[in-house]
Amino acid sequence: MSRRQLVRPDAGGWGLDDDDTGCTVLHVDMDAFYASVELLRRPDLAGTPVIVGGGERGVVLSATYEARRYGVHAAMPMARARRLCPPATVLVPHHEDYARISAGVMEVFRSVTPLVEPLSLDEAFLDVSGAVRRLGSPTRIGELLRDRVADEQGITCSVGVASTKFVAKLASGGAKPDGLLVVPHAQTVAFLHALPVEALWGVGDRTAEALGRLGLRTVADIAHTPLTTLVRGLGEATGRHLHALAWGRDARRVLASVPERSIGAEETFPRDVDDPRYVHRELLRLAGRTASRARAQGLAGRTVVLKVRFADFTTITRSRTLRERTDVTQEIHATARDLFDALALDRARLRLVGVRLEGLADSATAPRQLLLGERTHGWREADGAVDRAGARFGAGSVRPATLLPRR
DNA sequence: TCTGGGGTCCTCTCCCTA
DNA sequence: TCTGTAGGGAGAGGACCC
Repeated sequence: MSRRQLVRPDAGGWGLDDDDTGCTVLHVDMDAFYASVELLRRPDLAGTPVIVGGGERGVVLSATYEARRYGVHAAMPMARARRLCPPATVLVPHHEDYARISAGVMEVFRSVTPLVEPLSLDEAFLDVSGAVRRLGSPTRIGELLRDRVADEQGITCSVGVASTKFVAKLASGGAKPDGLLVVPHAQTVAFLHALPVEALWGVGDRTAEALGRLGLRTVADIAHTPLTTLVRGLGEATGRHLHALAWGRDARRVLASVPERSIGAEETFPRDVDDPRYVHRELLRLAGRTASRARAQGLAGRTVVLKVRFADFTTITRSRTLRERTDVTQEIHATARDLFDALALDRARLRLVGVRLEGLADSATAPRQLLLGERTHGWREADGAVDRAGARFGAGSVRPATLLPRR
């Protein structure tokens, strides 16, 4: 596979030959991950515009760089993407492939250092301080990773090398596609101050707007604004957070395991619906997905959150905290259904419903008290049987009768 | 232009309790 | 018993990220 030769001469002069002493945090990001994986199935499309996404109301999941030249980007509505890039081949996503390739990539990372913190399927932070003596400088390790990912998984990635997570992430973005960028520790502040405020982690449209109202356009502007002004304009947490980042201060360490805080499932209907019976069935399906994922991870949650999005895109949530944690489909469904019924919607047109489980803890240690008269063999055992059948015959092989297709 | 799905974190408000 | 207050938990919504 032919690969680009590293680094970015246009990124301000930092690159492979710079001093990477103390730059032991790597951020590795796959290039156009979903699209690249699809090209493994369809090598005939290499070098052409490809958009991965689908559904009548879907958005772009990923696009090749050839499609991006037309202005297509992730999260863009599919209808708009097709208009912008008529020659693009549109492919439906294959999530099981992405999970498989991602697992392979993470294995490569873990063969270099145990300190791997995945952020999603296609990116991770690595702390390579313990591997330097064995494998060479952080930059050399970054190159080694890029070579191995390309050789073993057939896709390219970009690597940022820096002294903090935040700067490493910015660096990998600057190295894209298929490159590596080092930001030497001594150059961190100069690197940051040249960037627009949107580059900071946590600055989206709204925050950028608020910063604009304060007359702040660059990271340097934020750095030189009194902390009290930022806190007044943006709130305590955001103000302090942005001020610290603007000076390159980011004390977060790379953590090999970050506990999950919530698990959920949501679905946009192909068309808006107003039939409560249909919504109840959908809630059962979503509760089942949520509960089975919680059980698969050995987790149970105490708070059930219902999410409802109306046809005009306004979104509300309602939640209830239970007396005990649960991972039982029927309990989650009953709670979500109660919350939905309590809204007393008079056939309002709905676009989406979702179910989420929060307040997660290890289900093995979560206290569970049998209620008076409760059967010892009930829904929990039924869920266990469904999980076993799913593991043997495939997910969804056993499901509630109400979810069977209607004739 | 017409907006997915899975998450995390922050802020504000309300209520309960000490 | 009433009032003021402070703190914590829960609930709701919003912004943001990939």
